[in-house]
This record gives sequence, C-alpha cells and structure tokens, in this order.
Amino acid sequence: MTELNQVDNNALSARQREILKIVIEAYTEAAVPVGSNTIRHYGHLDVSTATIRNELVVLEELGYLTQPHTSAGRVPSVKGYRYFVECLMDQIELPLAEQRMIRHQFHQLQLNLDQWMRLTAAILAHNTQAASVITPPYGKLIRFRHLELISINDNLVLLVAVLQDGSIHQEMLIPAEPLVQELLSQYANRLNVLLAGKTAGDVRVTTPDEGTWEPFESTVVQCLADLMSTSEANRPTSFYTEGLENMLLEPEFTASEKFRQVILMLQQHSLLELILPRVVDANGIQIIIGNESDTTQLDDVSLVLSPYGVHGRALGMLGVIGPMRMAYGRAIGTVRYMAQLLNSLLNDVYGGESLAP
Amino acid sequence: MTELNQVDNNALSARQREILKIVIEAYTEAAVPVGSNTIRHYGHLDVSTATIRNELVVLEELGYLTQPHTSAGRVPSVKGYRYFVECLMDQIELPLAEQRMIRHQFHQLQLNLDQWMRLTAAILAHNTQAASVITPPYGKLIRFRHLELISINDNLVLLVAVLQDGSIHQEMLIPAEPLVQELLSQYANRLNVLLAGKTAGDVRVTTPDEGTWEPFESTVVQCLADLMSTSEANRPTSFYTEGLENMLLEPEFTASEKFRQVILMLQQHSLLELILPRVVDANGIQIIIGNESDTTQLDDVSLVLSPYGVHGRALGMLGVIGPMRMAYGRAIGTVRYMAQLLNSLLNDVYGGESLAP
DNA sequence: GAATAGCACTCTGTAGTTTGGACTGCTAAG
DNA sequence: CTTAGCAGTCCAAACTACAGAGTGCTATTC
Repeated sequence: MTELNQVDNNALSARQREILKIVIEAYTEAAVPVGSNTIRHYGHLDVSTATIRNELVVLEELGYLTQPHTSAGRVPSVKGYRYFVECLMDQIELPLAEQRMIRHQFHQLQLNLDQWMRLTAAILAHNTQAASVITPPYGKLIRFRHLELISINDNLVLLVAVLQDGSIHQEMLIPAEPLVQELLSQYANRLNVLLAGKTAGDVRVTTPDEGTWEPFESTVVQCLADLMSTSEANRPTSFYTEGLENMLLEPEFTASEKFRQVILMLQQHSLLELILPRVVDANGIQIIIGNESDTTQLDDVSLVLSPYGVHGRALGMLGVIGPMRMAYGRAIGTVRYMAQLLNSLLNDVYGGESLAP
Repeated sequence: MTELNQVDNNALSARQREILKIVIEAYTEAAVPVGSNTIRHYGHLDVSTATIRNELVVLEELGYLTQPHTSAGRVPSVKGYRYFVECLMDQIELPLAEQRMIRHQFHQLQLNLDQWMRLTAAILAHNTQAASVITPPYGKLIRFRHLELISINDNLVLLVAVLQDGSIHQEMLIPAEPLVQELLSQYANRLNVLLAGKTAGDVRVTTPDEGTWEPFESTVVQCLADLMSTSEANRPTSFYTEGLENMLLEPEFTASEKFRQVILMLQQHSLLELILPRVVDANGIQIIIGNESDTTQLDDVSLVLSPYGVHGRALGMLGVIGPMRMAYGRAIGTVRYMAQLLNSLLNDVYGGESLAP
C-alpha cells in the first residue's frame, strides 16, 4: 500500500493526505499556523508528533504548506488549498431543512428577478459568512420580442423593450415633435411585426416593407439596436453584493489594506471583466484561490462561483468571496444549491418553448 | 469691539473664533490633535502661544474643543464642528470649470435616471474623497398614469406601469388561463381610461362602469395598487453607494470596527429609515455631525445630505458620508451643486405641466 | 527502515521599562 | 492683557527580557 504510493513521487500517502486535510481544517477554523501538536489532537492521529513533523517537512517540500517563519506552525499554500478542494474536502450538501427554508423565502416573493437576486445575495452572505456577489443573467445572442411606446408628455416618450432572454429594458426618447399616444401605438405595432425575433444586427439594418421609417421610428430602431448590442456585450452593468461586513470580522482583513483592495475590485467592476467570462463559459462551479486569478487585487481572497440561468440563452454568475481559508465545503454546497434553485425558477418562468427562437 | 463680544457670555471673541477655525482646519488636514504652536504658525496669529493656550482653555470650557488627554493638543467636539459649519466655514462653490465638466458628463448620458444616479454617486465620491449615497426620488401621493400588459408566454404577463412622478415599475403576473396579446391590450386600454390620474387608494376601490372586472383585470388592479402604495411608503428600496474605499484611507477608520459599523448601516438600510425623512422634509442641505443623529452607528461619521427632485412631487436624497473631520466646505459645495443639477435635469424631463395632477 | 523520545535551538508576541518629545497649566513679570 | 519661563503630564517609540510554541536533529526502539 505504502509502496504503491511511493512509486509516484508526486502522490501523497494516506497519512500525508490526512495531515494536509487536518492542517487546512484547523487553519480554517482558527486562522493560526498549525503545529504538530495541534494536528495530533485534532484528528486523533495515532502517531507521535515527531512523525507528524517529518511528514510536514515532506508536505512543505512538495509545496502544499508553507511556514511563516522557523519555529512556527504550517499554513496551507494555494497549492494546498487546491489539492484540498479537489481531493480531500468533504462535500457538503445543504441540509434539507435549510433548503426548504430557502425555497419558502423565495415563494413569498413576486416574480421579480431583482428581488430574487437580492434574496440570493443575502442568503449566500449569511450562509457562508462571507461576501456574496450576483450578476443578472445576460444573453449571448439576444432576439427581440416586443416593444411598447408610451407618451409621458409632449416631449418625452418611454420605450419599453422585452427581449427573448426575458430581460426588460426602458429608455426615454425625445421626439423631434410632439406625438400622440395613438400614433405611438401605431409605430409600436408596425415595429413589433417587423422586428419580431431579430437579433441586434438584424434590427439595425431592418427597413420597412415599403417606404422609409418615420423619423421617430428610426430613433426607436437605433435605440433598440444599441440597447440589444450593449446587452450582448457580455457585461451586465451591475451586480449585487452583500455581506462585506462579514469579511471585516476575519483577522486577515482587519489590516484594512487587503480589504480595501476587495472593495475597490468590487466597485471597479473588474470582477465582471476578468472573472465573469471564465465562470460563464465553464460549466459547474469555479473555485479560484488566491493568486490563481490574473489580478493582484484578488491575491488574498478566494472565490467560489457558479453560472446560472436559462441554459443556452441567458447566463449570469453568483457566488461568494472570502478569505483563502474559507469553509470551502459549506460555500460550495450553498453556491451550488442557490444556482440550481435560480435555474429552476428561471426555467419555470422563462423556459417555455414560446421563448425559443 | 472686544468688550461687545464679552457682553454675551456665550459669544466668542473674534480671536477665539479664529483659533477655533484654525484648529478645525488643521485637524481636518492632519488628523492629529492641534497644539498652540501649530495654531500660531498655521494662521499667522500674532500672539504668543501662552495667549493661545489661555483661549484654548476657554474654548474647551465652552465645549467647542476637547483634549484626548492632558498634554495633548485639542480636537474639535461635535459642538465645535457645528459652530464651524454654521459660522466660520468658508463657503466653497464648485469651480466653474468643474461644473462645466460635470455637466458635460451628464450630457453624454441618455435620459435614464439610473445612469444619472450612478454618475452622481461617482462624482460625489470622487470629489469629496468620501463615500457617497443617493436614493431615487419617490413621491408622496402618486397618481397613476399609464400601464401596458405584454404577453411574455402563455403563463406569463408583464405589467409595466408608469406613474405621474415619472417612475416606471414592472411586475410579472401569472394569469389563471392563457391570454392572447390582443385581449391583454383590450384590458390595458380599459384600465388606462378608468384609472387615469387616480391615487393608490382610489385605484384599489375602482370598479368598471358596468359589470365587474375580468379575473385577470382584478389581479392587475390589485398589483397596481400594491405597487403604488409601496412606492408611497416613503422608502425607496435601494440606493447607490460609491467611494467606500475612500473612507478606509482615513486614519480613524483603519481600526476597522468603526468602518464595519458604516458598512453595516449602509447594508441594513437604516440610513433610509432614520435619515431620509428628515432630509426630505427639510429644505436645503442637512449636515449631521457625529452623535447628532439618533443612531450610535453614525456616531463617528458626518453626513452632508440634500434633498433633490421635482418639488412637491418626487423627492430623493443625495450626499456624502465621511469622517467628522471631513472638508465640509468642499462637501457642501459639491452636494449643493449636484442637487441643483439633478433638480434641473429632472425638471426638464418630468417637470412639464402635463404631469401635474 | 519506520516510528519515537528527547533535546537544543529559533522565533514570536507580550509585558515591563526607559526615554524623548510635545503639550499643557501656572506663575510671575512686562 | 499679554507673555516668557518652567515644572509637570502624558504618549509613543524603542529597547529588553522572557515565556511559549514549535521546529529539526539525533540517538534509540521495534
């Protein structure tokens, strides 16, 4: 058995894996470097501390652990965390009672994506004691579905556009001359027929069956096309965050400079530019630990993120941001459940065939 | 001259005012208790430090200054700041060049309240190096203006409602049985005629001229009334914040616990419940310094807030949150300008007579 | 050869002490 | 009223001493 493990130089023995797991779990709890004594008592390991120390040296040489200084305990490295989440971690599913409670909270809401997102953010933050993040779902190649033109006053028209990913957009337009509601409704009808099911590009080049657009119709088409391409430009303009205050409770962030980087990153939306595409293109949960991302801004945090949405049509991202020593098991369980829940909610609502191209 | 001041025991002599002003300005800059020596050089005061010290004792006895400990310099008290903003402060108007630049940024946006609010928050935060806050404007007694019903799919109808304060609301409804768009449009027309100009309460009790509502019409009326009363419940559900990271740069917030309180307060929306009514009911800029508010959560910060909106119809709040030693002059100048700017933008758009009841 | 007991060594964090400096308040003189 | 001078207070930074936690190594046991 043991020999088998030693054939492959990079493989860890069962005992080494056990020790690595204990180090990570203990460090996650206490945020203090873990020494051989702690390890021995934590997991009822029946070997002496000297033996454990020998193994620690090996684990350190292999890069799974680091030592802040001689004569301190060990701290997991990024490589250590990575190995942990891939091979050692106990998968935690959200307890059924909790699942039921969460579903209950959702059923008390109306059919409003915004409210769903807020609740999701709140639950994620509360459940993981970390900061949470959620973007709205956005489509890749969105088709037009329906528009309305509403006269607000003589100088102002409200354009409401519904796209096939279920998103709703509103924009104010200023007509060159006052237009009565009746005329606006005519325009809307004509446009609805002509543009139905078209993509942004097609919308832009559409012309009427005969004659040309009225000036205001041109404005509307132009605005609609812009709005659709922006939506496609794979960057939701906003996202919700909750639970930032949780991070301030962690010892590694009381130093405030690291925390400041996190806040900055959230406010600059660099998360969206850098991480979102990666999460949405993957399928399943993405775990990004410390410097595995390409930004130094994220060097001191870990992310557990999942795509969600109506598959093939509109995808968003949700997840949590926490210290590298976050409770990955719990975080993953919660993120996975929330993503599934939103998936099914969205599919119930927007998933009917009638939305298909 | 001097005697005149001394007649009233509570009035400060010109020199005392000068000294108080210097203390506050120096403390605002350096965040370090201010001693008699600093005062002498800061303002080219032509008296000895001993004289200044005598005056400091008086100012302290009157409650304008405090001493962190014997043999430290003086720090302004809440009363001191209050006197400063009311009597001593140099009013700063935003430089014209800056005003122009800001207007320019706004003109590049579309007619979209959301975008205006974001830009405002960004400008406020950047300009004052503090955190900024802005709520949407909300009405007190809102009247119905227009609605549209849009069929999303067989089981889903989108209700878009425009109210007379210019706000737009959307809600998803599930009809008991599938309804075609044509029928929905009929419903919408009928409702638009019957409900035009009504308040939430009136909407709720409206019945058709003859017969009764169709079941789905009832649903719509119900939903509309709910939505309008929520809007009136004088609590915007959301607001924007920017520049939180600025606060972390201030020495008083690196201690993180105070900062945590600020974040908590923002996320719990207690700002809305506690402060918003007070700001909106007042007219003009409100300055709240430290414990002048009723929440201990705000004890360590100051707020400079202003109402904005279409007067008598829809009001919101905007402003900044910073340390008590914030640069009040600059903050007030910026807040005032942004409020005026939004006022005029909103009035241009929503202010036409056609919106009047 | 793997596991272990024992021991010397290293490093940190904390508590106690010292010292320099920045102020103040008071007093007496201008 | 103003000011120079001075003694006294308090803090913050620097230094020292020390206990505690933990390691790595070596000699020994199984």
